[in-house]
Amino acid sequence: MSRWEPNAPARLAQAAMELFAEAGYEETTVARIAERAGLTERTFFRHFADKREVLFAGSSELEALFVDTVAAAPESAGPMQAVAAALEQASGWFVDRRTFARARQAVISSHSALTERELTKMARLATALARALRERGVEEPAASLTAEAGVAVFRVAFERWTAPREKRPLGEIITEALGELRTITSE
Amino acid sequence: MSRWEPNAPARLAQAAMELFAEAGYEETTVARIAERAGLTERTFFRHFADKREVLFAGSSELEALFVDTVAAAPESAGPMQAVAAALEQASGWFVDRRTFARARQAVISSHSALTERELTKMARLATALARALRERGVEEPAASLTAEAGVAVFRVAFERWTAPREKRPLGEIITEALGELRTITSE
DNA sequence: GCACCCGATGTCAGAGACTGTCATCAACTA
DNA sequence: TAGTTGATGACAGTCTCTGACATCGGGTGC
Repeated sequence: MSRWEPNAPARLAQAAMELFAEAGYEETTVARIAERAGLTERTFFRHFADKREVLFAGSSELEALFVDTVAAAPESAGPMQAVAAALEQASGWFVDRRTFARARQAVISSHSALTERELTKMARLATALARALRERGVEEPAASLTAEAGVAVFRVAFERWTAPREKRPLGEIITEALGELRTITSE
Repeated sequence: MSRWEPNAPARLAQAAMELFAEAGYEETTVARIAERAGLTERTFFRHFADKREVLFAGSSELEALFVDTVAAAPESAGPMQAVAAALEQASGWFVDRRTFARARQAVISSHSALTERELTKMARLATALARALRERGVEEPAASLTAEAGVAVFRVAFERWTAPREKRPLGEIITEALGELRTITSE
C-alpha cells in the first residue's frame, strides 16, 4: 500500500471545481482547496503552476486530439478541410460531457482571471494547429489564418452549445458556423 | 502651481516600459516602478488595476477606432467589408509607431502573463466589433464570426509587421492576409 | 477673505498567491 | 541491510493587491 492517497492532481481539481462553484473563485483560497483534497498548499503548487491552472488540466488532451486529427487527414484535403475534420473529432469528444462543460463554463465565466486563462489555452490550440498545418506543407500566413479561423469557429460554436436552452449537438452547431464563415468571407 | 507633477498614469507607464525592458517583467516590482515615477506603490494601483495593465493603457483607444469605423461604414457594405475598413483605419493609426510597437511587443512576448493580457484585449476587441456589427443589423453567429475572423487577421498581420526584418507597411500585410482568408475559406 | 469640501496622493496594516529550502519517510534497489 | 528516490510536509519569505484613514493644495460658496 502506498504512503499517500493516489491521484493527488485529480483530487485537487475536483475539490477546486466544487469550491469555486460553491463559494466563488476569489473567495476560495488555495489552502482551502488543498485542505479539502487532504493535502497542503505547497503540494497544490507542485501539481499546478498557479491557482487558475487547476481548471485546465484536460486542455492538453483536447489539443492532442486536434493536432492528431489534422495530421491524419488525407493528403488531398485542403487546410480548412483538415481543420474541419479536427472540429468534427472534437465534437465527438464532448458528447456526454455537456453537463460538466456547462458547469465548468459557468465557473470560468464568473471571473475574468479564468476567462483570461481560457483564452491562453485557445491561443495555444491555434498555435499547435498552425504547426500541424505547416507540417502538411501549408505555407504561412495561410496556416496561421486557417488555425485562427478554425479556433474562432470552435469558440463561437462551443459558447452556443453550452448556452442555457440550446439542445442541438455540438457537431451540428460547428457545421453551421463553418458555413457561416464561408458566406461571410466570400462577400 | 499644482500640488503634484501632472500625468501620473503616463509617468508610471513610461517607467514600467523602461524597467521591463531593462530588467525584465518578473524582476521589476511595482514599488520600483512607482519609485521611478516619483509615486508610491499604492498610487500605481489607483491608476492601473494590476501590474500588467500598465502596458495596455492605449488599447481602449484602438478599440474605439475600430468600433467607430465599423459604425461609419456605408450601409451597403457587408459585415466583412465593414471590418476590413476598420482594419485599414487601424493600419493608419500605427504608422509612425513601428519602433515603439516592436519594443512593446518584445516586452510582451517575454512573459506569458503579458501575452495572456494581450489576448484578453484582443478578445475585448472582438466582442466590441461583434456588437458594432449587430447594430448594423448583422445577425448572430455571423456577427461574432466576422469579428473573430477580423481580429485573427489583425493579429496575424500585426505579428508579421513587427517581425525583425519586415519592411512592408501594415496596411499591405493586412490586405494580403484578408485575401488569404478568402482563399482558405472558399476551399 | 474665510470656512468648507474635493480629489489626488501618502501611510500603514494585512490577506493571499507563489517560491526556495530543508526535513520526512515509505517503497524500491543493490 | 544500507542507500536512493520521489512525493509530501513544514516554514519562512517576497510580492501583488486591498481597505482604511490621514494629508493638503485648490476650488467653491458666501
